[in-house]
Amino acid sequence: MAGQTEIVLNAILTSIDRGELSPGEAIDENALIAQYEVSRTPLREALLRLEAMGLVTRPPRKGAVLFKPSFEEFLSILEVNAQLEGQAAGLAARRIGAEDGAALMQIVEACEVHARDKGDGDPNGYYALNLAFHKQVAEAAGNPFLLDMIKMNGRKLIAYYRARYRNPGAIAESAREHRQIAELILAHKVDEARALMTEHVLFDRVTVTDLLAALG
Amino acid sequence: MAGQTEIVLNAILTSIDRGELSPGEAIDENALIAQYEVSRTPLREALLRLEAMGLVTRPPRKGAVLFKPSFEEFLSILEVNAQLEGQAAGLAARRIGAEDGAALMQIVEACEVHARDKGDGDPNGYYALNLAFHKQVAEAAGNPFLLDMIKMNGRKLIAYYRARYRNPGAIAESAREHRQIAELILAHKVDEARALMTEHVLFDRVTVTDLLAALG
DNA sequence: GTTAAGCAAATCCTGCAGGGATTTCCAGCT
DNA sequence: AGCTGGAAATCCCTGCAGGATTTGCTTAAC
Repeated sequence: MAGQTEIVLNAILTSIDRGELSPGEAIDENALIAQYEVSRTPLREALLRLEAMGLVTRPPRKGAVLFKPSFEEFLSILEVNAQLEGQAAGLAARRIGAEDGAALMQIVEACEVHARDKGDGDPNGYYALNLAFHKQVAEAAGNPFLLDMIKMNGRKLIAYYRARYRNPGAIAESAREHRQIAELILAHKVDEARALMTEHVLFDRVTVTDLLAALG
Repeated sequence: MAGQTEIVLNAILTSIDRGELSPGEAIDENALIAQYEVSRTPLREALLRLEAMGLVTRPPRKGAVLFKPSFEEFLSILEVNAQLEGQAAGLAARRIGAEDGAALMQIVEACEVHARDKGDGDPNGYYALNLAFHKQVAEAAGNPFLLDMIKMNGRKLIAYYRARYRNPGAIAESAREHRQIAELILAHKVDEARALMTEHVLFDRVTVTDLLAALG
């Protein structure tokens, strides 16, 4: 289990999740080799796996860079991701039980507290709560495969989702929508939960353009 | 482009697509090494990529075997896949143009001809048409990312979808539904196209049990 | 005498390292 | 502007080491 490949792989994945790597950023192979004291082979394998996941692109003779979507790619991924998140919310509305429901409401309240106490400050802190909310919904859907897909696709856009919360008012609106979605789920309103979640995750084209420009 | 890794990778992928490999079947590494005259590294990399795609599992010290879903995994993947196919049909109903529409109807008619002329015979021949139908719908959706996901997920269940057409009457019913879906798409009836496609792809639990048992 | 169990040894699998070769890109020169 | 030479990156190969599984032999018990 302590394979060299997985050490590097997990290191890169958590770097992505923490926002320490930005789209288009080059991955310094030699630095990673030195840092984790691994050879080129496991590093190469880790990068190949990341490429297979679509998180890394490897332009010929240019080294590995973090996946950075074009405008069309962004819209394509977003369209699918919104659908999957919506499906998760719909399934959660069918299947959620008492424990998952309680956990979900707890996260919703934490979101609200954060929005009330800190306003637009600490967007990264709020983003962690946001991730927890979506993860909890996906888990309540009771479909581990769906959970994986959402996690993988989410990683491709994570930097942009994160950047979104730097917009004034975005945190408060997100927290409001989280509560609405959670209440629909707990009320077992399948279609409404799905629709609202889809809308919640979707950006309009203008916002996409803004985000792409911001992370230039 | 003529990388050794990709040669092996594509060979395995087309073997899967052609139904020459069945779920749970072991992949003989040495045979592939001998067959394609490659070394262990490119083969290993090809298998790692297949594993990252979820098409291959590699139990410790057991070699590589083709992914074989448990009952729950099957249902999970199917649930997501049906959703994605439905989304593709819905998007196609929004976006389809003249050429894609003509191509789609041509495939639909080919399906009907096959069903009329050969009945329940030549299920593999019909399955190729079925693949073409779904591919055409996914392309008409105008979302290349969605197309990729459908293709990838479809591969995980391809052996089971293929086996389904060995049931008497399945081909005729499939051809009928293809026409209905195509007509809804051409009529731009988004929600109905999506709903019917989702239903078309879904199996009920009994069928799933049958298929899993059939492919032992 | 036969069978089963336990231990030891060997073989096979797998992951890692580092080197060699080929291809590509860039720069300098004609 | 085109060509040639060099440098660098990537891809592939093969050797090695660690570990697990299997096999075979021995011994003991029934």
